Amino acid sequence: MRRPTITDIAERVGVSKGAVSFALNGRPGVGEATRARILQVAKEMNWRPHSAARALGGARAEAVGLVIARPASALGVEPFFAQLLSGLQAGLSAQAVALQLLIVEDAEAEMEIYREWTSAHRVDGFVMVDLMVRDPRIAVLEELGVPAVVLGGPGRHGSLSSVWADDREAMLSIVDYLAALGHRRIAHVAGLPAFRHTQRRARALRDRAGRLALEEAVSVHTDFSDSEGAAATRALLSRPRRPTAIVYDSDVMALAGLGVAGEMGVKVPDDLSIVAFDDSVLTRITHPAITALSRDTFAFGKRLAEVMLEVIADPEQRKDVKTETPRLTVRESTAAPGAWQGD
Amino acid sequence: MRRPTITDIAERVGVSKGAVSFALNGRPGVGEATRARILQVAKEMNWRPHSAARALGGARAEAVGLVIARPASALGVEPFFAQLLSGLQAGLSAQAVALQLLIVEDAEAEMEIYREWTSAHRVDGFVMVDLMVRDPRIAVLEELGVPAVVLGGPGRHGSLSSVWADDREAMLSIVDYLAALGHRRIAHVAGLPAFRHTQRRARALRDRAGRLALEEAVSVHTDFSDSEGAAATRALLSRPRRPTAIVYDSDVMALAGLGVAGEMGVKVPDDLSIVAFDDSVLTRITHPAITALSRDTFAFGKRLAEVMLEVIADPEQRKDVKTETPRLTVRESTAAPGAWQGD
DNA sequence: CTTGGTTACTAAATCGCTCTAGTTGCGGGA
DNA sequence: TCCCGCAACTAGAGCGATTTAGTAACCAAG
Repeated sequence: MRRPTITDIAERVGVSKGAVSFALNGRPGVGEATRARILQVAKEMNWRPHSAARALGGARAEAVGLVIARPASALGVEPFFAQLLSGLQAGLSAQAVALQLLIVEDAEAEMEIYREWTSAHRVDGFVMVDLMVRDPRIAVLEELGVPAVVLGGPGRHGSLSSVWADDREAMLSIVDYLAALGHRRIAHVAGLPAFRHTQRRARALRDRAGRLALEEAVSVHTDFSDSEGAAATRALLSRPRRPTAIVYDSDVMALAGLGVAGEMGVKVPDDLSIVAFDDSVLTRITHPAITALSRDTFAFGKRLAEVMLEVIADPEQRKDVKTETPRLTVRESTAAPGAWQGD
Repeated sequence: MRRPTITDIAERVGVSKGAVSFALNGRPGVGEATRARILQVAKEMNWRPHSAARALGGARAEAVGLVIARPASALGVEPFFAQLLSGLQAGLSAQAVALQLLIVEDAEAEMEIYREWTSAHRVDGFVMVDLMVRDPRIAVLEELGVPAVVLGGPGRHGSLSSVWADDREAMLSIVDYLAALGHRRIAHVAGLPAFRHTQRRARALRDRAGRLALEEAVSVHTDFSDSEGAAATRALLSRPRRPTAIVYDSDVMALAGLGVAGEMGVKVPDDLSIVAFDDSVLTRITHPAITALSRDTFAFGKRLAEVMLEVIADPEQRKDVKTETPRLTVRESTAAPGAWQGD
């Protein structure tokens, strides 16, 4: 049988569909007795609203869009991403808002989706991740006038709202800590150079290294995969004067690096200190456990969702939320460099 | 300015909306010259279809739903899940179908979403995961008459299509391998007992243990988290006659178990062999690397997507796809039990 | 020159719901 | 008694697309 519509309910109760609509949406215009009868019948007939019909009338879609421009195979291995997704989802659930997720090939396709979903009222807003240097997506979202929250900052996200943690400050705290332990040659296995946060972290390292007059401070770029992380580590450890500490932009790469060190007979933390920029089960679970920046990604995602909902509720406002700066959780993978480094 | 509609295009070109609709959908009813002019103007005006309006008319939603009844915080730590999601997404992208993802509290809420999204034509079909013993969701999906694919089998998924790998066969291969190495006391750190695949694995272990006349073969249930996995391992290793091999239902738990063994001074693989039922970066990356069942979860997700699309295209058919049985990838965490076990 | 068939197009109904602009009935104040 | 105001409800337009029935123009065959 066809799914029941408000017209069916109206007929059955013997009122107009307007009355049914009022009753079902809890707004004035019907008497208490009638309202009760309508609700009763709606329940009996197993009626559910047709969101497309509502959307046509200009109502909320009760969904937010998340479009990610990465090869789909890269999504799965990132605990950070998975955690973020969970948090986001959890925050949205509070208001029964769904998450419309789509993975596309490149930024071009991503922007096309922004246009399509906006004109179709398919979502009420967008969450934008992987903020890039001179990001063209910003202008598109601004032009569409759709609520949007950017993950990343500070600044460089135009008139859009954003939620971010202080990457620079975090990197500085790592470098300071390592320098205090006595490290003078620090390497940084970074992510894609096009990403703004990658840039910011590399810059922070360089800046502080200069101030502290460190002997060496290089950033090596990778695609965030465990294999490139391993390769980069192998290259770094093969240098004649190898670094005594390596900072990894993700937990997966840190783990891969730890593996390579073991393979090459480099002892952690005696010969090499390892720090991960992301914390997750992975860093806690291994031996030696990896010193990492803890940043409660789940809570971060949740905060992102909250800001998204606020911006949807009042599109005029523009939020710029700085979340707690991640703090270093020291575990077993860091120590003062061995004596042999001295010469 | 308001987003352009086909009416705007019709006015500008000087034809009726009907003609515009025909032209934009590439169907007969307009001449070539007119069609070209309409397409040209639509492009100029930056027109995009309004999917809600189409949905009202009964068209496809170009989206499939995935509703997961787990606390959102549990989603992020499962490489299996993340990988599956990636594969699913990749498969759907082929036909530009989006994935509508929602995490809910329990199966009750999940079924309510099935009803809502179906009557709202919000999705063209559902992917159902975490098949349970006497699963009530099957009946709901059948009753709604909506295309659906169940992850899990064989059997017990009513008239719905399904995609599955042979869990039983896989577990048997693990037990056989361990028994061949000489293990006589094997433990199984399993997932939630309500899940059908957990049951099937535990049963397979018991069956084979009986056939091989093993001394011990227990299954301990957990919630899949690393902490419960660690706790279960601790308990097992504290027994007077502890198991010489432990099979974990997930890679995260295997990793946690490896950590506990280290903590307790139990050497892997000398004193204890460890096998993970899921493979991922985690098992490859650690030292010792963990012997695991490799099952290309990404490809599995992709296959799931393909079947979903086929069932949507022709709702009459019912598919029951068995994917390749996962094969054991032997790494460093398994070996013959030490001599001391003999007595 | 009519008839039949085809092509190119228009007008309007339709999908399910919301919301505005009435309409009706009733009680109370002048 | 008359009218006003209010609550309860109805009628119907509108959202953006699809789709069907209908029409006008044209050509070819009889």
